[in-house]
Amino acid sequence: MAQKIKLSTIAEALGVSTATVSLALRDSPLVAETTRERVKAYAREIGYIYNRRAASLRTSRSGIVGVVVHDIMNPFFAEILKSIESELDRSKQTFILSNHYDSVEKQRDFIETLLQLGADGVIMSPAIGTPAEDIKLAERNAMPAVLIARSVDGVSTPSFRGDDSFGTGLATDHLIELGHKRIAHIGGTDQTSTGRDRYAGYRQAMDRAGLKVREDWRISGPRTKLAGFEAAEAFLNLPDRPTAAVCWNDLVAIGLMNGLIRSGYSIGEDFSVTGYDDLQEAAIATPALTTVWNGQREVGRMAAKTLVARINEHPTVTGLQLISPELHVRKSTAAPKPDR
Amino acid sequence: MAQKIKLSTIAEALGVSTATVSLALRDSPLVAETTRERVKAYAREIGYIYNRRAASLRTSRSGIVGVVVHDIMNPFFAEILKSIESELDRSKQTFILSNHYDSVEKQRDFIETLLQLGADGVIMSPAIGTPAEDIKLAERNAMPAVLIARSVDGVSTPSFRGDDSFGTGLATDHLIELGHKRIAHIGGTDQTSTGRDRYAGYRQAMDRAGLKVREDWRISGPRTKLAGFEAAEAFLNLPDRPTAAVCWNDLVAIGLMNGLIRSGYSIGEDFSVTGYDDLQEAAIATPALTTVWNGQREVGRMAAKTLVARINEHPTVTGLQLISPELHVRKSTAAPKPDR
DNA sequence: CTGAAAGCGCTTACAG
DNA sequence: CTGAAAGCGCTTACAG
Repeated sequence: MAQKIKLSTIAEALGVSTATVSLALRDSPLVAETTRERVKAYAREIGYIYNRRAASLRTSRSGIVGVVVHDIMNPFFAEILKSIESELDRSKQTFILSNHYDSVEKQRDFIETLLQLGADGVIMSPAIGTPAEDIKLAERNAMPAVLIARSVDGVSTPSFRGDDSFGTGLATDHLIELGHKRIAHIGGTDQTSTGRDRYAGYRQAMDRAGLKVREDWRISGPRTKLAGFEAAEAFLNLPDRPTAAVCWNDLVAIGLMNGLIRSGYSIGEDFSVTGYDDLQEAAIATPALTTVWNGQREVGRMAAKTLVARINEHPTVTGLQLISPELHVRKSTAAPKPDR
Repeated sequence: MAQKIKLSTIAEALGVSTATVSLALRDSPLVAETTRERVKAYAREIGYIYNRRAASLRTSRSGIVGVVVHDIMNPFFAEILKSIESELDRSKQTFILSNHYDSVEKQRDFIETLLQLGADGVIMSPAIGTPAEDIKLAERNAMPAVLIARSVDGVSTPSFRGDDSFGTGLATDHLIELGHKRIAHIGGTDQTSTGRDRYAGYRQAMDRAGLKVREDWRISGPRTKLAGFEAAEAFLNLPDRPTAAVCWNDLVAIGLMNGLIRSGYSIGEDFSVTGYDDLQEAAIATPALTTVWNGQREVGRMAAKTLVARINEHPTVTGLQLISPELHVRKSTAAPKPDR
């Protein structure tokens, strides 16, 4: 490696000051156009690389935004990330991604790392059990936060997510209208706000229709395709076997459908299944999945926009912002068999 | 926000020098244990945050590693990333992720960003058409690189991937042994080394068995579930309709199976389908997918280990390192119908 | 075992 | 329109 090239290398070669070089490279109108072009051309020629650490030490702006989610392998988050990415690209922010796998510990480490790197802000889907204090830690150190998909009690941080209880109600109502009376609820737990909201939406819809909500028709836990697949057996062994299942998300629904098909059942005919999120995959599953669109695109876009606004100290909304979900009816739901 | 807390804040409060504080915080044995403890306790108490930008400016080590892949939403990369993540965690490196979506331009921007941030190294699955020069740019600026999944001609950078032509041969041989004679090849292009290798493995296996390789039995392109789903129609319209399909990867295979099932066919019975990668999903697909294990875990682990070694200037392997794939037979393949 | 001082590579008032 | 100088917050020889 040759000698390190820095601002002063250019300054000396061109017989100007580093201040001029610095301004020229950033297209400052304070520098004469000819000088500016000369500097930029020479910088390009010798392969100058801007040292952001040095600049950021000086300006205390890093151009880095952190994003923490449960698991980027989850297509639900992946779809949100994509829209965050395209929004942040626009404002030239680099983003650092991390999974917390629902470990508050791991999440705190990441926040600490972002603080050390001088990140300008953070978008997070908080881990189960995140204390308000952890969010405040970021904000207190001049790193504004925005929450997605889940909320945290005790903070007024802007927070974007779908209206889960309403959405699950939509799916449940749909099954009830088709004539189902015994409807199970599969996946999720009471440990997250989302889990509580979705189950509440299901309960309320059942109540409204005067149908019995049975605790033993709830199979808690599954949130992945594999877990949904494995839940098929438990579902088939449920007392007074239900004719339909409201699933926590599309992954669980697709896994469950695969498991039921393996056991020789036909979805739509023998059982009806609904998902949640409307992932790209829902439409091409076999059978095509009836599900609730959860506005991933919107959530990502609005979260990123809001964070950028907060970073630039523009006023923004605060607190919970609900996106209204929509039911997308496909082939995985139908009227129950008449003989039951 | 209160006054910014820095090393000197602690030094003044405790009546020691910043040098001592700096050493104490990093557990240097040069500092007396009592002093060390006193410093650390006080730093914790007042909520001191280590400024990595300042440290890194001084030491020219950032603790950042970049990872660029085509698309993290692709479960194949997601599985590799997971193993990179757990390996990097061990050496306390923060990693920054970026998708290049096969844009050489976007990839170059990211390398430039990493250079500006003073990243210690980069792991990349190079975009289609990546010139050797782009890899050299990183290395010339003291940022060692390691390649995964794809290679780039003209560089000796360590490069980890599965033996694609051998693996595709395995899948093709399996179909031939089952008695298939008309076998299509679906997905991928000649623009990547992987694409060329996989198609070559298929060709060679067909040749060895004395079977005809027909260009019109190759459906190029699809690499996603959706594309595989859409390719079902093209497959069904192939001249002298094949009885089996060797697919580019599991996503294409699963999509294709869904498409064929939608058209009323039964996989295993009417057509045999093989995948590639052995994603977690392959085992729970319906029917369970016969596929080729591609060692994602291994690739990620070895790539990360090698990069860390290079960063620490330890000697490492160079050039292409092939991981040997294995055939996993499941339910999506069977003997062709006797009447054909 | 501890301290004083220089320097990493930028940007930002300030002066001219 | 341009330059000289200070300073962002660390770490690292060097001296004691």
